[in-house]
Amino acid sequence: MVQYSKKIQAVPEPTIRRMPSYLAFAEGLLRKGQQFVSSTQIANYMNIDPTQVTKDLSYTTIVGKTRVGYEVKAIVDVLSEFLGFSVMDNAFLVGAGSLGSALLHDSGLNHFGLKIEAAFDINPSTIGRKINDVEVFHIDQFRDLAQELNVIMGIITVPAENAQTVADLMVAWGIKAIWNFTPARIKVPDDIIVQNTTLYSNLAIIFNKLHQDKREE
Amino acid sequence: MVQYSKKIQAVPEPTIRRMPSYLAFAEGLLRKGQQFVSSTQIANYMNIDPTQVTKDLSYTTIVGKTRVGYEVKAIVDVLSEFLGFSVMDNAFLVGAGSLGSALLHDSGLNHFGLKIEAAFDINPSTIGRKINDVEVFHIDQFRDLAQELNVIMGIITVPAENAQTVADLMVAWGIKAIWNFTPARIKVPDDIIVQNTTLYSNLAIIFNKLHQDKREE
DNA sequence: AATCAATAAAGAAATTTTTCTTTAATAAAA
DNA sequence: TTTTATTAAAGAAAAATTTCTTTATTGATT
Ligand SMILES: NC(=O)c1ccc[n+]([C@@H]2O[C@H](COP(=O)([O-])OP(=O)(O)OC[C@H]3O[C@@H](n4cnc5c(N)ncnc54)[C@H](O)[C@@H]3O)[C@@H](O)[C@H]2O)c1
Ligand SMILES: NC(=O)c1ccc[n+]([C@@H]2O[C@H](COP(=O)([O-])OP(=O)(O)OC[C@H]3O[C@@H](n4cnc5c(N)ncnc54)[C@H](O)[C@@H]3O)[C@@H](O)[C@H]2O)c1
Repeated sequence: MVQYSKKIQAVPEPTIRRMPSYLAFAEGLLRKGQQFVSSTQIANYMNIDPTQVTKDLSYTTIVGKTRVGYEVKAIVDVLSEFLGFSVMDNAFLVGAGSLGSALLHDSGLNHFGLKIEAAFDINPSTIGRKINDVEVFHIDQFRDLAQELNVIMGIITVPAENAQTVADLMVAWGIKAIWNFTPARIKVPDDIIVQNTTLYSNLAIIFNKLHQDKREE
Repeated sequence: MVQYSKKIQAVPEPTIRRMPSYLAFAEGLLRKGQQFVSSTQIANYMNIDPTQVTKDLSYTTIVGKTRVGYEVKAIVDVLSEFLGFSVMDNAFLVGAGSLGSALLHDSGLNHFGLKIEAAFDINPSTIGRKINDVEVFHIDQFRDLAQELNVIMGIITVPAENAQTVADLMVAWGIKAIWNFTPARIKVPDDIIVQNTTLYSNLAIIFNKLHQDKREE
């Protein structure tokens, strides 16, 4: 099959997954006043191979100094830029329940470039409330607001059975990416980016390792 | 290097990550009364290749019927057993803040075999409260309770800077696995299982795809 | 009854990701 | 000043994972 779309310097997904941790580690070192950090140190913190760190960083413009390591400040600056954390993107959150509220409270999202502009729900008792300064609107107001604000991402934290309905709404209102926290898989047009974040995968991995250990005894 | 520890029929981690979604899908079909499901259907739902589904399921005892597919009931039964979701494991949660409370409210954990027996905090205003029927104790009471109840997993949802302290406690009290929701990486003995669940990795992936799209235009 | 089409299963091939190896640089120690 | 040890970087090799190919089965269609 002929591939027409030029794949521009694709960075491996595992690499991108690790990068936010490198960044967080470097930010900590910066606060402590450390000027340089070696791949060995980072690898030790992450519990991975040092060459993995070097490879990962080689996808960016960061260059290290032999026998010294990488400049901490450079890692922080380049990585936040590289990961898109240094420009603020706007999002809407639909489903201001337990998980939705937790996300609204999480300052980490703000720190890493995501601003939740507004939340939506259908439950009259939540509508009108403010959660960590973010107002909760009725879902029907979604459209009007999306036009005013430059919102590119929709966060879904409704019960799984309503995920598709909400996704359809989001697509209709012109959102470019959807962050789906429900275990349900949603169907959207090809040009919409979907990121599923399912806790239960992690649970499965823990159980698997636990039981494997048991079997080895 | 000589490898002494026998690796028994290691199931690929990506496979285990996908399995909870297969299970959830099958559970939905079961509720709707559907008796058989093909790899094509599952793959379509998951947005992956059908042979991937077949491969994944081949790690279990499930066998499909040509031209028919897999028995939905069998997928549900075998997969929940295989993933360790059908026996209840006990956990403690430390840090009953925004995220901690959300997890305490999440019935999905219960459904997939994890029972949070108790929560711990240091904030006097949360201690003594009950969140979704789970009592919040002072962290100092951790030890006494761990002995009484058969708790194998510790869930960390405190601020990142306190993650290591909490992890050390958990190890001291004999916990076997730690589910770490903070961005900090913790250091524990080799025989302790650690699962890091960091939201910001997912955020990085979304941003990367968004910006890649922008560059391709 | 014969043909067709959809599917599971197994293995091969391709791709992706990680780990290993080599080289060169350079700070620290002798 | 010379040696040693540590490190980044680049490329090769290995390992893991996904996708492709082939085969056999069997329900549905003709
Ligand atoms: N709570 C957790 O820690 C947790 C963890 C992992 C995954 N999840 C998943 O996140 C999702 C939400 O979980 P939760 O615990 O926050 O549930 P929840 O019931 O606390 O919150 C869901 C919210 O969505 C609102 N809602 C329902 N339908 C809606 C619609 N059509 N439009 C707008 N709002 C709507 C409800 O009014 C409610 O406020 C679930 O799919 C769950 O599996 C939750
Ligand atoms: N809120 C979210 O949606 C979210 C999302 C992703 C990751 N996280 C991470 O989860 C962690 C917790 O976030 P949060 O938003 O729930 O914070 P939070 O401040 O709401 O809750 C933290 C809780 O931990 C308690 N605590 C602090 N030190 C403690 C200690 N030593 N022992 C016991 N309890 C202690 C606090 O009293 C508080 O109740 C953070 O690392 C955060 O980055 C949160």
